[in-house]
Amino acid sequence: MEEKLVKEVPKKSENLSQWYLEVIRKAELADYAPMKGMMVIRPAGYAIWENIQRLLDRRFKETGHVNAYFPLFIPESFLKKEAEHVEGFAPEVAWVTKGGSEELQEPLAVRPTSEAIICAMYSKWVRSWRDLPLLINQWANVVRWEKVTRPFLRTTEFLWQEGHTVHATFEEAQEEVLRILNIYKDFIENDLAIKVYAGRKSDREKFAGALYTYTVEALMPDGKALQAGTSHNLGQNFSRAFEIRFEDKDQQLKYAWQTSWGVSTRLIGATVMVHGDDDGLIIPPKVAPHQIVIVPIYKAKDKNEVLSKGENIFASLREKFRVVYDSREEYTPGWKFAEWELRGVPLRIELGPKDIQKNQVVFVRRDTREKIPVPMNSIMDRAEEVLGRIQKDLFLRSEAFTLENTREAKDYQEMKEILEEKRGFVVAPWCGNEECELKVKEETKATIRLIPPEGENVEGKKCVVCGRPAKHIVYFARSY
RNA sequence: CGGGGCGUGGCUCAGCCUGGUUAGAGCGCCUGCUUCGGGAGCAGGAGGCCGGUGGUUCGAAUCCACUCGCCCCGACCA
Repeated sequence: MEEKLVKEVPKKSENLSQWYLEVIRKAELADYAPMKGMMVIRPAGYAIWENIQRLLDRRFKETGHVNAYFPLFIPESFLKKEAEHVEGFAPEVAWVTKGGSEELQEPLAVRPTSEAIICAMYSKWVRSWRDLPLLINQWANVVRWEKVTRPFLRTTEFLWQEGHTVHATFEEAQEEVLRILNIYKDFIENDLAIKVYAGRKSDREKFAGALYTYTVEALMPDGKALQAGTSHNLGQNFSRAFEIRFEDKDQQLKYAWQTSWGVSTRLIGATVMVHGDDDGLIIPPKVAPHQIVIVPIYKAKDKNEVLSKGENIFASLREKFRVVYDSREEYTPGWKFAEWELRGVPLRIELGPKDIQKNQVVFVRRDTREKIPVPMNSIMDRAEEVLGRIQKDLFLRSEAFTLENTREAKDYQEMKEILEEKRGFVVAPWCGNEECELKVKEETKATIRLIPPEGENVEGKKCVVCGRPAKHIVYFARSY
């Protein structure tokens, strides 16, 4: 009989929402700040973010991007320059109207996203085709005055990266948009071990001011989709609004083509939800703050031998892994097991008198609880191997779940039933009209999450809602 | 932003309806001893402007008003 080892955490399977909030608090990823919708990212949570930053930043740099930092504030008039953009963000912008006791002449928006301020600068920096492409990313915080908030998934202030690029042609911009989309997919699947679908957003769902928005969408355990990252082809919408022009090789003055793209601390929320279990977090090895915890086990007579042996193992492991040696004497082994499981450390190494006798240690996988005896002299190799397997198995589990919950619907009735009873993604043809999209939303609460690249081939297919000829095969789902 | 629920030591909650000694419990925390292969045992101890403000009252955790925050369900969004 599987016993519940973590006290006071609701079962994930029974109440995902309560489980999520409890686990985040008990594992000390975040805590509520005293202001509505705001949270403190605590060291255990921030360490995951640092790993995300490191792994993504490397990919950005490898593809020619550089980092910079733009101001937190955006003058109201700048924000208003691109009509759709301001309309899309206006309801959730926080404003600064006073500096000290002085009323400001022009209110400053606390950036909800930085297109406006960055484009204003780009208009100064771009003159010639030789200045292009301009490939800048920034790691920053943004503020959106959300009505409903939830730690990591939607908070008033959040951390993210936003890339903003400028290109000479539509084609180059489009190439960039898809390159980034692939980086996101690669990172989320390989490092966060979360299966995602990549595709384009419908016009209704696209970014305010974009020509096209591309997205990666992940499926959460309750069958709701989560937008995990977006990459926008801004076309010339912003370059026209902000006068970003360059003189091309043909001596013509042209408006530039732009992209913007981002992922946020929301990814931490997704990682928690996708991988965790009733006993707490399971953090994929590649982003885990601690990949390995060593727990020594001893009675008084064995104490010195076990502790020094553990120290040796720790010393060699730490050269290659993020490892913690929990030699605290004031807690029992059982207590430590439960504690580190709650915190999601993917691999535990147990070392006790029995093991020393056999010249071995015992590996315990966080995800499967499998116990693996490992000879002392092969700890390093086996640790690498087992962590690799955990990383892979977590992804396979996420992938299997996502595929199991991606269903084709024969007709509208079936689609409604799936969305009501099973949730998950429903794949169906769509005529491309917003009325059908809205009807689905009203009747099922599901939206078009994405139009996959292969979804453009629709010969003979009919819209699942209205029966007219389909333009796309699309993925519907309820979402966060 | 609408509807509902909830704020009492670090955590989970009791007490509130029917106002009245020093506001309780379990867990956690501190000290000591014994323990240590799945959240150890015993003994002693510390810790609370009862979310905030104002009101009613001789007297408020308890009644009233306002306010802040959290959770759930809807409308809006990474």
